Amino acid sequence: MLRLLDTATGETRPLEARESGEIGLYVCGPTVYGPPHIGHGRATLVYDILRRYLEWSGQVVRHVSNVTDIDDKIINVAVTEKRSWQDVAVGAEDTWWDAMDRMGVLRPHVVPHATEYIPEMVELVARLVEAEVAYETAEGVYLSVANVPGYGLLAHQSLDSLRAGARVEVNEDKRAPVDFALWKKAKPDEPSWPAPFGPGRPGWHTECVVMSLALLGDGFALHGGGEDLKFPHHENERAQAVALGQPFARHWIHHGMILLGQEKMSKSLGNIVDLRRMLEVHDPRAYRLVVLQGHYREQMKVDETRIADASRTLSGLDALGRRLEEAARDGGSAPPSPDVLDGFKEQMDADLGTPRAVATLFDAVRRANIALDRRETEVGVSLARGAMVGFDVLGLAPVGSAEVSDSALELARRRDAARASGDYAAADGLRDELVALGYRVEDTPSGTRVLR
RNA sequence: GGCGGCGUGGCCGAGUGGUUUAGGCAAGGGCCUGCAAAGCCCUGUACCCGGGUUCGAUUCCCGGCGCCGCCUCCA
Repeated sequence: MLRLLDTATGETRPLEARESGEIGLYVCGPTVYGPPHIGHGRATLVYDILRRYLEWSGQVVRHVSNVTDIDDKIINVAVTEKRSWQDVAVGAEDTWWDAMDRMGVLRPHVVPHATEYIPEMVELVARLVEAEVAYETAEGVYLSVANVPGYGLLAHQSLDSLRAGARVEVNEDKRAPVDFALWKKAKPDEPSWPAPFGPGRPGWHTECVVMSLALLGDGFALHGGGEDLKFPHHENERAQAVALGQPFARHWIHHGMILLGQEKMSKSLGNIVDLRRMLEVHDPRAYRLVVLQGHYREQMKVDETRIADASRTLSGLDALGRRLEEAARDGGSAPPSPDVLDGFKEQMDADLGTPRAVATLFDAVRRANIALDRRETEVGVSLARGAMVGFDVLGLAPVGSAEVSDSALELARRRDAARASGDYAAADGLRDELVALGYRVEDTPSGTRVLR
């Protein structure tokens, strides 16, 4: 049973399915106005890993992750680039899924778009106004945070200390600086939807509360997102549900930010590493491994070296994959080692302890290689299979080598013949030719192995 | 100012009151190999500083120093 640290209470406790047996997981998705960066990559990988593990553990997961397709930032890009806001959103979303596919991230079961839920959002805002926790002004509708019991739960701060630290621009329109917009009335030429309080668009915090409750129902299991969304975004989502008396997420998790050098990577600092570029340069699994090697709640330093190191690690894993195939061909039939799987589960269940889980798996890799070196085939196969099951759950299944051309296979055959006849000069020449063609050459009991 | 986190061996990064004590990468030495590759083995006296608690602290407490994040859009 997976136990997770709940950032609302600070307790580590089991993630519980509801009566239906289903675990509702809501993760804040992208605002589609530009290409994704490696921080988005980490975020989606963390929840992808969580979901894969839950499903492998036999849980039924309903993974919902939204796309914010109407927002000030989208409008700004549209204006600057003289495109329609729809065009900006659709284009950026395509780019997003393309990158996610390349990372092997499973699509969420449901991907709601903000623009598909405007009537529901209008209704929620209207209910908040009716309940007198929200008020209308010339510019929009705001939630009066002071009227929400327990505001500050996620921030772990009292309302007073939040007030003291507020650095939001002074807005004469609002009653209090901490109040936030539920509905933004449209200015001329801005996209808008009709509402009783005047045409406009929803505030960001309203989107997520409406869509999560609409798709997962009151009291859904888990809400996740980046550390930077804890406050105010998640706090404000929660505030709306609380103000309406609706049970919201029962468990919250937040993942740590990416550090480049010594500081957080963020758009406002301009130190962005484009995810697509990174995926072009490295094995897409390498970044997933980097993410797994750090704990999800910790900040994580990322640089080229780390990703390249991870690529090397993976080539060792792939090598074991090849040995396993061969051993299986030679009759190795042992099932995955239960010890390895138990160790893996134990680590994963402890607040998604992927660094230790991965360590357990690599230890099994080493032991599998030892056993195979010693020709203890069944032991080796069992350990190797155990490791592979774990890596597969984490989305790191070994990849087969790329196509090897017929001419390369011919060179390999000639090399084997040369070696058999003791003509090592010829054999080494043939190996050099293969290397020059971009292949790697390994000797195995069954002859030359050629791979890309 | 408020809140939270971090400081571990060449690098990254887990973890723990003591004993065998991650894991990955890199380096040096070795085994294997016709030579390589792949694989395996060994090596490097790791826990920011100062106090305290303790039979014993890297791990707990207190105080420093340094760094990061949130309190504004942000994964």
